[in-house]
Amino acid sequence: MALKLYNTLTRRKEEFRPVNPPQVKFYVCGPTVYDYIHLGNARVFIVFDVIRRYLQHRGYRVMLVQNYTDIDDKMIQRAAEQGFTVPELAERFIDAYEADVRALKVKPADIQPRATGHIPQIIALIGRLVEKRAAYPSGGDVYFDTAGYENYGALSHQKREELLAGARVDPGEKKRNPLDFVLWKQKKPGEPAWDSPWGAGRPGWHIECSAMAMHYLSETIDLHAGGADLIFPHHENEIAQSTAATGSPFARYWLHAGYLNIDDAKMSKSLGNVLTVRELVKEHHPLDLRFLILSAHYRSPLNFNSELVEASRSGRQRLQEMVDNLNRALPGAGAASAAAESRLQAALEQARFRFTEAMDDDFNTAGAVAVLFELGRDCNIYLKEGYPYQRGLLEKAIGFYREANKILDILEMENPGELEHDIREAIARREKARCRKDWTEADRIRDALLARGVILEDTPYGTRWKKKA
RNA sequence: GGCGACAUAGCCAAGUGGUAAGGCAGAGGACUGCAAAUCCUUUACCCCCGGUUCGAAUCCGGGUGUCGCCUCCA
Repeated sequence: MALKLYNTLTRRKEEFRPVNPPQVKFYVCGPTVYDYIHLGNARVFIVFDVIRRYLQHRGYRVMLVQNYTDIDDKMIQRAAEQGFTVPELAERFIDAYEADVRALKVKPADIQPRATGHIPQIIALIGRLVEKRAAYPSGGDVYFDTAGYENYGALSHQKREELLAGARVDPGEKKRNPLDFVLWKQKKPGEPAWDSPWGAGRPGWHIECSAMAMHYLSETIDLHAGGADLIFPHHENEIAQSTAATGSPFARYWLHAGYLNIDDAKMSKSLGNVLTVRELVKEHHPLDLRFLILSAHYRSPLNFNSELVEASRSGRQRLQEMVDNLNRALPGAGAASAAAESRLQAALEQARFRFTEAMDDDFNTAGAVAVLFELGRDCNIYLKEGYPYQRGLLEKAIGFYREANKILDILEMENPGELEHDIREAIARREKARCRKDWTEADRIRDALLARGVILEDTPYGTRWKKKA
């Protein structure tokens, strides 16, 4: 079965064919580190984290590069406002980024280069463009000449004239053409700057990604990804400058994550509805946020509000408890019997197939999650009716969830562990009370344990406990 | 104005032309000392109007509505 993915460039689902299988060269546009990341940023990183993991699961050797934009107008402005130097600001928010994203179970990229660490590569790339007359110096700046690049607009599917109609023309611009974009920006007093053949200055926004992608991956990479709002101008410009420099296609597949809205409104400073991950994880379990994000398709717009997280919490809880119960059943399970023929056995095979089928279809995580629930029902039935359990069957079921969770990472797969000694004793005391039908005492103990965060559930095979979520 | 996406139950959300996955919430039932959990049952003129087809949520045309991009933005 083939893996298909939607390519923004062609607007089609295409079969995934990397340049050099099993290698996959993957570049994701990372954060500008001037502030804490918000949930919209988080969606992008979560979604591409899952895509990366799925590619690995499919046997690809993925090399993931994700940059930090640590120099640009916003960085300079914010640093000035807060009385930091630009590098200090970057340091601070790179740390914050790493902590936030770790909470959301996003694995770090293989390489996380910073723009300021790659000024020579950036200057060299600009040099190539100037040499080829694809770019021109103008009054201390260097601009990319969009008029000389034929396919400008290919990614955003806009014609040059159409883009031109909406382009802003500032008086005093040093551009030849309103669509031209800056590759190198002349230093203004007090700004951080590096020496270059065109004078002191700093890189423009788009050029860093091209330079670093080429430096760490290759001139033609397999996957390039980011949020949907990067399609124009950022990715369009990356394509133009990279292709103009190398003559080779820059990326085979362009992947873009959909927007995340808050209460059906776009997240924006002016509406005051920007939700940072930092704040959200104080109120919600990070895995509930991750689960919510993965329960929609990555290209669809996704709405966010607290009711939706609540619904996700309930759903995820159901899966979590089911998996915990599988784990708890394991120690008491009997040896594998030969005749493992059961409904669960068949359901497991179905689930494996359907999970892959969903993920192969442009990373349909919503479909994949549905498979987890469907199998979950069968597992619950088995836990209820399959006693005494067969070890092999339980192991297979746990194995499936473990594998799926290596990709989605929405559940805690570790064994729930043991309770403190005194709590175990309390549970035993309650059992005795229940045997002599002393319901008052039994309920008293149950309430006391609840106050300590332990919930008890009585089943036909004994009392089960879980920690309060 | 140009370009584009989307419209599926109370809510969220899959869906590859062949009588509509899954989740949340609700209702009823089973189990239970009570609870919790779990299981069973239950809820859809797939935005509207045409067309193609034996057959359309799915394809085509036309509406309507929502959102996005065209400007820094994940």
